[in-house]
Amino acid sequence: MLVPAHRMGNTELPPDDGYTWRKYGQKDILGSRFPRSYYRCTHKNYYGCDAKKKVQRLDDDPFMYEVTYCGSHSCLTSTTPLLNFPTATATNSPTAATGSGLAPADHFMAPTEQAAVSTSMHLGVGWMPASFQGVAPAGSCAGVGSSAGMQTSVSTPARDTDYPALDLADVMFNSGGSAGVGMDGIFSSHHRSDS
DNA sequence: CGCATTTGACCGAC
DNA sequence: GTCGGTCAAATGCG
Repeated sequence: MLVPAHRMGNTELPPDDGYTWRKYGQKDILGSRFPRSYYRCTHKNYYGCDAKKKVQRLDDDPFMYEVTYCGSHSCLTSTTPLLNFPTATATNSPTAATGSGLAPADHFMAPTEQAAVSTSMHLGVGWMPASFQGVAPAGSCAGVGSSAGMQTSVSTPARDTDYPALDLADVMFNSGGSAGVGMDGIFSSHHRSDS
């Protein structure tokens, strides 16, 4: 999935998804001008949490980060509400990340997340991962697909200010004005599956 | 003092 | 042989 960077202050930092990630590696990727960062759950619940994520800044849009989530999570820092849209697993490219035919981890972590979703919506936030689904590279997880497939977890950076989905549009403007291209293909179908 | 981040090296897969 | 991914040790910061 793709996530816009904060255009305010630090566009260098990838947004927080409500979890704490510990960077365990960084690599320069062929085809990208920016290095890719590998994060893993900070608490990892005694190695129980296989949640991992790769953050790669798009060479086309330095204001956009490509975040690939892998595995499940068990460590919610509860700093920021969580938005889970398992639809990605069964909506767009189910075979891409899952490949073998893993069960879509939808009810896998329902209760806690649902509450979080309510909170997120209550806060008036929430991005539409549906727009990002199409751009998720998938098939990048090493050997994690055994417990959980790929999940597109979207959180809201509702911490600095109160910019909901508007932030996205705002970033679009920024990126569009700066780069002028890149998200073109990303947001080719820039229509909220909700509205 | 503890934890997180950083950088390099190592390993595996293609 | 190359690329991607992960681990491990060291350093810096909190």
